[in-house]
Amino acid sequence: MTEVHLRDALDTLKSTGVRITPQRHAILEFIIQSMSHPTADDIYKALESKFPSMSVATVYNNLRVFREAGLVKELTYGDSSSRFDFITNDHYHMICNSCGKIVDFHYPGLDEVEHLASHLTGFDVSSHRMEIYGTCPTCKEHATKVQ
Amino acid sequence: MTEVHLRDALDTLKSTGVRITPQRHAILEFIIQSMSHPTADDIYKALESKFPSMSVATVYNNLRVFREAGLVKELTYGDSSSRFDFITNDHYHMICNSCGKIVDFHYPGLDEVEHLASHLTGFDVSSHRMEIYGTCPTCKEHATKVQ
DNA sequence: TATACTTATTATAACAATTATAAATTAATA
DNA sequence: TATTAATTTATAATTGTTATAATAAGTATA
Repeated sequence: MTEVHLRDALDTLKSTGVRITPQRHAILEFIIQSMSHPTADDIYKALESKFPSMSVATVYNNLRVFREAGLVKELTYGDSSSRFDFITNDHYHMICNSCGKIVDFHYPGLDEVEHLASHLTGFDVSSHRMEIYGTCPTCKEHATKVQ
Repeated sequence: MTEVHLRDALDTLKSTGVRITPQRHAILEFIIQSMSHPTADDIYKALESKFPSMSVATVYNNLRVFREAGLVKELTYGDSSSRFDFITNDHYHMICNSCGKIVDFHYPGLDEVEHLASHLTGFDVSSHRMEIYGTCPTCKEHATKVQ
């Protein structure tokens, strides 16, 4: 699964004339296999041992490259730093109010909502995003135990 | 409409023991009547003439107070600074990719999606948010004219 | 292969939004 | 009025991100 995604992503990059450097390969690979919606700093720290001299700027630069190539989505929530998500198929995010964990929630896209919104506001709609907030099972259990 | 909201909001604050200072009153009033989802800086600049010595920190402090009192929602998008929205009834936001304008889109809450998400992930769901992206009528027209 | 040329990376400085701190002010209470 | 607590102000610090300039690496061409 991961390998297929990685190969596809690299193909996409190659076809748009973007050079595949070792750093880019590693960053992309990490995002795809991490499943944890990492921040730029997460990525930087994770690859520190492999690329001791890599700059934070390189991470940011390449996240932008990936975003512009349509490979990666930037998620901005209330907290300080953005998280990055490899784009596969339709899914939304569940966010735990207590520990901040982000979990994928697969659900068919809300096409009819897009249509209605377009109709009511006159926008040309291109996309939408949704986040669902709550308490994850782990935190729930913890809270019950403590009380 | 605005006056009712403001009065309700002040009541809520009073009942939670929060002092209603002139600055707080003005910030709240501005958010409610602005309809423009202002940033902290927008608010700061708008009230500059009325409170020449008010600090930016005061704006941020009170936005947090309002948020904690459940009066105001913080909206974070890709761009640099957060926008603040007075909480009334269920609505989502349409965002123009071209000019950044935010327009309300009233729609009944997606309760069934919340339920399904809860069922699939084991979360206790408390809320959700959704944004719909596209091009607003004005920018659409502009684009057609230019081309 | 040598040369120029483009692209990417690095190191570092700059920036901008937000938060923390401490002093001054205001309001509430005894 | 004196005391205490809450709020505002001014300013410094922090942090995520972007910009800049120099260096390095890769690509194409003579």
